[in-house]
Amino acid sequence: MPLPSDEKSIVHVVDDDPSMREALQGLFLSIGLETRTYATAQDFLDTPVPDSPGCLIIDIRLPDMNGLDFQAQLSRTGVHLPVVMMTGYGDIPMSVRAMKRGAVDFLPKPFKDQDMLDAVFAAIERGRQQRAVDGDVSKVRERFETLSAREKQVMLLVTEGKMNKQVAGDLGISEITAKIHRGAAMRKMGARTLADLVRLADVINPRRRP
Amino acid sequence: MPLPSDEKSIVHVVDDDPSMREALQGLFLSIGLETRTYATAQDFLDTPVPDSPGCLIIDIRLPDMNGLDFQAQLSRTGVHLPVVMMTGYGDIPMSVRAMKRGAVDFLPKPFKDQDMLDAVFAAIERGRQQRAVDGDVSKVRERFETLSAREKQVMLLVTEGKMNKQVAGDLGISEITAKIHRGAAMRKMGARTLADLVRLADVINPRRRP
DNA sequence: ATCCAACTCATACTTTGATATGAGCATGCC
DNA sequence: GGCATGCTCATATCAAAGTATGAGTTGGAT
Repeated sequence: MPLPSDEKSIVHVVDDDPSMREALQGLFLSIGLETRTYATAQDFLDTPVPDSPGCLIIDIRLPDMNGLDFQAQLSRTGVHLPVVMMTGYGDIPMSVRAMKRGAVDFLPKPFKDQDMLDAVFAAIERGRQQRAVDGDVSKVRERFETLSAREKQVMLLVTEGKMNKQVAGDLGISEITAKIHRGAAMRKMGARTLADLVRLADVINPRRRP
Repeated sequence: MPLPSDEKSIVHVVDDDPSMREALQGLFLSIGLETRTYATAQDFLDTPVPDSPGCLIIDIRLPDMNGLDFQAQLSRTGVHLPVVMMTGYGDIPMSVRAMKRGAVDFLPKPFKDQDMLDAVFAAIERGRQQRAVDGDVSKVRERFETLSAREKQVMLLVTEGKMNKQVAGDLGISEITAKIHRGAAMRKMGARTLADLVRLADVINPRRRP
């Protein structure tokens, strides 16, 4: 497992205009941000994206695909990079649609370098936080997967607030066995106390409303 | 305490153009939505807003205040109605700024009636859900406030995962006393089990990260 | 002065939790 | 066959939780 901490952020630029690609690449490189450019949406989708932090700069108008559709497709494809949209001919409804779909920013061309940099910084920061959360959730899930089927059942019932006796009754096993599974679940989940286990369970099984 | 369930939603329209106010009022009334209109931001701020669900339609350009500043001021004033922005002369950066600040939608004038209705429905729905969450949180907080100072301390320590013995040590009291406060906290919070209490505590004291 | 709520503690008892030790049985893998 | 894993259960022990009863102190409000 690679160290996720001090990874370099990568800025991905998707624009069919070569001069814009070069300009942005120069801008980002000037502040030490690794940059990769793509001429089309398909170009980006065909290129394996390393699982590293960063963001995605998309021109709304692409040769092969609408920028908004592209944005929508990314989530489905499993790419969760924060998106900064830019366009030379967009209108307000288009920008609103992009923002509704979660874009970090929407810049009309031409834009000031500083505006783009601000947008990229905001995007990278948003991604960084999202990655931190996702990472925590993943770790908990991984641990949960190391539990046996019974241990999972017992853990979920216990964190519902049921006593060992009730858990045993629900599962049709003896209280002693339930205790053993409970102990194993605590150990495997790294939960020192029941309160910890409850919070871990809520990461896996989020409660809708209190 | 009033019943919060089936309250009527109220649409608040802030626009200095009388014909627009009338048109929108007519549109909303035609589908049975109670509507109130205001000519200026100050007019709205001076009028007591009942704590009922609904939304706020704001023209960006108001005589006394910029719509964006108005939007920003609302949160500070304690008004948390979802906002739909509209404008006759806005540009993309303005719409993006509004969306970043949490606007539900941003409609350029002229707009189709149906677009406005869609926006209002979305806004009301968002507000409804937010109100539900806020209501739940408030209820928990209210209950928590019925606890005595000691009971609060004990509850927080217990939900950190500490045993009664540790709680007693931390607070410099006997374990028996800690148990009494613990029991009182459980009863007053309506927590049947420790798992319940942990989740209630997390509503009051949200954990940053697992 | 009186009253009340909060806080404190003790004793006693019951229930539950946590853990260790030992063991039987089924499944699947090498 | 041998072996590991998971699931099951019993007995036993100790720690902790939960509850009930009774009682003393303090500080603030009436």
